Amino acid sequence: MTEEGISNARRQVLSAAERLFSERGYAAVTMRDIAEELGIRQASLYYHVPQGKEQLFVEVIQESLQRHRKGIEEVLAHSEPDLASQLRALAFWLLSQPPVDFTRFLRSDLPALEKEHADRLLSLATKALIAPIKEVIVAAYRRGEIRLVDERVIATSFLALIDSIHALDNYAHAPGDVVARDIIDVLLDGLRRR
Amino acid sequence: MTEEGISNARRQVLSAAERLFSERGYAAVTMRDIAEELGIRQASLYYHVPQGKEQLFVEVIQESLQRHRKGIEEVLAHSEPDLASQLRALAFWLLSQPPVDFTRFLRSDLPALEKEHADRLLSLATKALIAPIKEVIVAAYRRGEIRLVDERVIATSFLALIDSIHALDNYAHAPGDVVARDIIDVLLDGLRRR
DNA sequence: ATTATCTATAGATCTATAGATAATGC
DNA sequence: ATTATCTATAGATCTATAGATAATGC
Repeated sequence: MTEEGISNARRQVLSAAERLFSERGYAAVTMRDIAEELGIRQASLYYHVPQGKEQLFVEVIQESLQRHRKGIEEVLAHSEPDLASQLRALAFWLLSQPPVDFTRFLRSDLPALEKEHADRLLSLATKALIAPIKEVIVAAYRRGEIRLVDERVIATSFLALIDSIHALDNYAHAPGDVVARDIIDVLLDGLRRR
Repeated sequence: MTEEGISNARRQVLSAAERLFSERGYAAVTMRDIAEELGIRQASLYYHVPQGKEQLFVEVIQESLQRHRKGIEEVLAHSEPDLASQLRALAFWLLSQPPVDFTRFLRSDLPALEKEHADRLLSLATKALIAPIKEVIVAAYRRGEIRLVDERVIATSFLALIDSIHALDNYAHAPGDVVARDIIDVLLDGLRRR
């Protein structure tokens, strides 16, 4: 064994926590909610997560961001080297995961944490999510595919758009990947008729 | 007097509540936070808002949505009748107001409320925010300005983009309206070079 | 008299800890 | 012996109510 006691039960705690945190955000989820999701008592959670709620959140987000970093690397490595394909690959990946809700993460979740935790998660989120999207944008510009834009703005916008698809999906008719394709088309060629 | 006892102090309670709710969302704001913002004791709030926290939130959001409905109507009435001008007018208005954070609103705030409240607010938000943006899109399509798109998707996307600008603004260099203009340009003409 | 605050506190909920108990794996 | 739960509960925090008190406006 290499990974030191990451028991199955602990995995399930992290997984349930991630589902709930992703859905409602840090403040709106109680330890009791997570326990109920697993069919155990609230106090029993502390066997698996002795460090408590904030640390649980930090751990869940860290894992999630690691997964995103790898997943994004992966799908980009297998996609065609043009912006349209790469954005579609990014959207495909992001839609396969629990919503990030980056705006809420920045504005609601992070401010509720201890500063060091907030700083570390923000930095990780930037590395795992914003940076790779930026790179895709910058590379496309260097290839002459697109005009000059602020890559940070576009990267953040792209994330926000995917999150809105996630939110839409609960109410919408069309499946997420179809909507994503349409939005990427708009992003690339614009709404204007020509 | 017509409006029946909407005292100045009560106004300030609603205003402080709106600031905080807009910033952190329903669950992350306590009555104590709101009171502290006003320099009074938590219990004193209940003189102005005897119906409690949920009702306060509902009232704040209702007022905010009313204001949006009127404000949007206003700015659209004074803008040129082309999509670019109208989207810029919408962005200008939305950036002048506290962030809506529509995704968080749908996914975190509404589920915490009693069903009737959630239903009413969702319906109001649709009327006040989504519907007018949809109309602008549909009108532009009818004028032949843009190609055929799902107006609901575009409307929700546009809101998400503005919210991301709001979130960006805390970290960014460029002021919101400049970013908005750039994003609208992308929305209209796309990233692609041509 | 009305308006706007205050203190004190009940009651609910939430995080977290302590210690008991059952099940599992040698 | 270790692992994973449980009950019970302390202590903090939160919403909300009751009743006292001060300031303001007739």
